[in-house]
Amino acid sequence: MSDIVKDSLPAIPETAFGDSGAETGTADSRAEIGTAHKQKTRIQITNEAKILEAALEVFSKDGFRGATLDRIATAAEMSKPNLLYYFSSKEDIHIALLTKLLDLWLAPLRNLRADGDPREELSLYIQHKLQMSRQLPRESRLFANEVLRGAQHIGPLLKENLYDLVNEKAAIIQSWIDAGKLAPCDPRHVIFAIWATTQHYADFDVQIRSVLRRDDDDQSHYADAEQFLTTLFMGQLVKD
Amino acid sequence: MSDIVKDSLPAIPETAFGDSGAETGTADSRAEIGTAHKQKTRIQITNEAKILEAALEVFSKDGFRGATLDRIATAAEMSKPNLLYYFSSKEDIHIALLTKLLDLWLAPLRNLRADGDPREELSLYIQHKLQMSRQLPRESRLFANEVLRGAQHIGPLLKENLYDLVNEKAAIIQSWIDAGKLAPCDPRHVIFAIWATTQHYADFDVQIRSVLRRDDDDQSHYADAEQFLTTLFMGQLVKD
DNA sequence: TAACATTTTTACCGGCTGGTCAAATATTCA
DNA sequence: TGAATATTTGACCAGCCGGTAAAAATGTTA
Repeated sequence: MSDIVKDSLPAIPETAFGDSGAETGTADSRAEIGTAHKQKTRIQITNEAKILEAALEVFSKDGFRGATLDRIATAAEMSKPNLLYYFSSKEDIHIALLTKLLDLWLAPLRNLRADGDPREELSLYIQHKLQMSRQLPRESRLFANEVLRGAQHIGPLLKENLYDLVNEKAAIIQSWIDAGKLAPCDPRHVIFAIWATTQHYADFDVQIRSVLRRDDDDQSHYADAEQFLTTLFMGQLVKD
Repeated sequence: MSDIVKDSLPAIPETAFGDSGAETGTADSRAEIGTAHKQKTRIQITNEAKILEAALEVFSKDGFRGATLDRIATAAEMSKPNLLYYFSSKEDIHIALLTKLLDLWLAPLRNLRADGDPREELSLYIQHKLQMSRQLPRESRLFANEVLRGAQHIGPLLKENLYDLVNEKAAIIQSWIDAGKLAPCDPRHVIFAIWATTQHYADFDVQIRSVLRRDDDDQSHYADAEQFLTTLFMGQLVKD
């Protein structure tokens, strides 16, 4: 494993919860009702974090429809009605979770710099995304589940935030193409390909482990993946 | 679109059902009980096909847990008990469907020839896989859903059939590496990368359409995808 | 057509699901 | 402390879920 490179990447937080930030979406949690934002209680903060952590665990495993409030409540170590005291519905939890994690999920792409070297920027992006697949597989599967189902809960977010971000960064890649540093192509497909290849290692984990005969806690193939993907995207796979 | 290339690829059947072949799995359908294989009735054949087609539609949209027997029955234009006359349980339908489609799904990889030119063989594989994403997105999402959930119903198939096939084809790629035609790497990651990038266009369809602002029936981006992926895997993306 | 096998339907069931309600308990703060 | 507020709980519900049983209807074949 390339620890040197790993250290050079932005740190990925162990838990994405516990930070501030208001809920969004269709239904506000009880504490958010009213026009004025009331100060959150200590208990509120910790319990909402516990619920979102539990929801991440359950939703990422079973998908939205497969998940049950009972299981989330059990995982959060509280009763179901108590859970519904903090979030008004199952949908509400799911939307809050996705919304809160979307920024974290898109952070690597945000780091793509126009003034950097194309090779270095793309390599860093791949490494960062791969690191997230390894360290945050639940988040990856959460989004995979949601998008597979047609993005019924974050459709608007995709059409606004994601659209803007991708096209902003695609412009950077386009400038590299214009400078003759990349082959002419729709730069958005470059981004798609990096998403696909890196997230694949989290989303299709079981399949990969079946083919590679890797135990559940064995992550040694990530080093191979990083080297291979770098080679692939740097145009050094096929030789003349 | 490259119709020339498309025509050169093996035809993909409109419907994968209606062919012969016994069910496998834990629970046999009613008609399969007993040691001797009874001849299937006309009605049996058509109804089982209708059920599997309906199940593909529903399972690929909602996943296993999100799908309901009522919805499958409605889609198959029959009553729920009638449906359960042909398949003994929801699980039974799901397993029968996955088992029956697995061969179709792996066909492109089976076509990889050792005696072909690496560039040509890989290009063909990418094109064939991409064509399947475009024409059989439901099948793609069916498998994506199943693997995301930990492959609880086709775990054994992955550890046997898929393992064997991938490693057999990986040996071919390895021979190309040994011949100096490809950069040294674990050839199984080459296969993973092709799976990931091509299936991404079916599994993350909504996301892609959000970013590209494509209507539901607009598939024009597949041409771009094919050209880009070919460029990528042929090592012509990044220039010196 | 009569005897038989196959297919379909109607009625039903227990368990789980998301969610409600009111009462009980814990916490905060004047 | 005590009143006000925030939190937790247990009891409950209507609707949906996968699945069953048995009879009715349909098809097959001698």
